Amino acid sequence: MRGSRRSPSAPGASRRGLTDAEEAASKYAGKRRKMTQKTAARRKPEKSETEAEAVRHQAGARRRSGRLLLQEPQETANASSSSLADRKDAKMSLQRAAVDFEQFRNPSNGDAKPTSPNLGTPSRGQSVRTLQHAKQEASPATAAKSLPSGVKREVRVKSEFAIDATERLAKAAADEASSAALSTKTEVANEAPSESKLAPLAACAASTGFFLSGAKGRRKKVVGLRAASAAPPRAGGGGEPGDIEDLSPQKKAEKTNLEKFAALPDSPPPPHFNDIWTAVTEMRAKRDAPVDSMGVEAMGALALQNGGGEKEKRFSILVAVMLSSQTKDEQTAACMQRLRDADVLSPEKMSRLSVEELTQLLYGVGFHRNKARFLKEACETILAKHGGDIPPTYEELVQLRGVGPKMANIAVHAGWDRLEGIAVDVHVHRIANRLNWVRTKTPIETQHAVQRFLPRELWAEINLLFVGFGQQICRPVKPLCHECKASQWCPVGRKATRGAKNFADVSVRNESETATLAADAEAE
DNA sequence: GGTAGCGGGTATGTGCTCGG
DNA sequence: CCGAGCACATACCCGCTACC
Repeated sequence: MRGSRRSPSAPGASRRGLTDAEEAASKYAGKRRKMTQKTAARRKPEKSETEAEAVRHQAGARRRSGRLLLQEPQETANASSSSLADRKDAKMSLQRAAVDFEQFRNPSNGDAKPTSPNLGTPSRGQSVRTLQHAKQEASPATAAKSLPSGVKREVRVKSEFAIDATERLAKAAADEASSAALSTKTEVANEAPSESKLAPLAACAASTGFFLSGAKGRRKKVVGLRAASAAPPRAGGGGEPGDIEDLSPQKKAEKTNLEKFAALPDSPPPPHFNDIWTAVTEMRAKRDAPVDSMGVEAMGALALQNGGGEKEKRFSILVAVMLSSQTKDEQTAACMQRLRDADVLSPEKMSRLSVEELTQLLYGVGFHRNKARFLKEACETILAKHGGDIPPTYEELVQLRGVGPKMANIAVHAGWDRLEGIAVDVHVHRIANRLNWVRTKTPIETQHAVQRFLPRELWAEINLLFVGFGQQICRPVKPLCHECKASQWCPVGRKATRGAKNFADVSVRNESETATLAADAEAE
């Protein structure tokens, strides 16, 4: 499905040589593009709430009254070669193939039984599968082979999320400490990764009988939105772990949840991992990047220097991390100084400011208006639910508006000295992909792909290491490959140092380079 | 000087799946 | 058939910088 959007289907391009599935997929992609353009056109003017509601209502009515009306004329003309049913079938086969890709990749596991072992107990990242589906499915290998070549990579990516819930349950059950650890998440966070990752799953399974999942289809109704689903402070003993409503996947929770990655197997480190890590560490030895002196950790340290306690340090860290997105470290540091000068760096004082006052203080950082709103909201939440201290867990931090996965991971580590995951920002995401360590679209995918091979003792280091490296050498545009000590193991660096004229020549990752590197590593 | 692009998160709209 | 909910794409927010 998603792969279809990537199929090389430039408008007007010849369709010759495409398989039926590819053609159907590319037409579907075209339709999506056109419809999103329509959406954009409709979205241009500002709408009042009632107008927006009316649009939604009409949209619903259109859907109910028949989807074929939405087809573009060109598509209708081509209906003989790609009927709606064809597209549906193609899409369904892609989805089924994606779900079973884990078994395709590891055919020895489970003796090539493609059917899900837990029909009726959907897990995160796994589509709801019926007996009918199970019967329909051919072997995973066959399913994958039947895919258009252009979408195979997409299936590979999707498979990273396809997690066998039974396997996770078995692991969780084997780990006796995990469910006890859930109620005091603080205690488990520094222990083995499997434990901290599985604890929420185990508890959820124990209390509900199944994993609440990202499964498609109808599901237990979610009660309330953000406020209703905000997890109670577990460290304080509040709330009931595993309550289905508490864990209900609102949009953001889905985007930020760790569970769908929980049971991904470890993978071997990429070729020359140790060489690259050592080289980057050497290049960062001076610790003279902006992030070193003005990053979030530095803001926390400054709070302590100024006579604050741990609580003040943590609040400074949260504020700094919320301000830091889309903002240079210099600007973040300057803004933090303004907040210090105004003596509002505590939840009590900051919550007493109006949004307008806060907006003025934040002027200079990106999106200062939004951030002012989010900060005020965060302060109120902190005071109301967390006793004036920042939330202690990843799950609770990402409940705060304006706090995403990266920020939550940084805040948990810098503020509470615990590791729940590596913090992947744009630098880590870019560099990991540039080195071909991962092939991912989003930072959260990168986070979990990297965690699969990165030794846990390095989790704390990678963010600061790579952010500084990305600021100084491995820059987004025009990376300084000639100054990089790791360029010999980097596809981009190798090409650049071989005489490419500019970054544009090397910005497209080279498959053969990767293959060469992998072969080199194997030869060793 | 104008413009394109970057960056992280939120909000919204759409087609679609699936259970009741 | 309907509605809940999912996956996905995209607009938007804003300041800054690089490039033409």
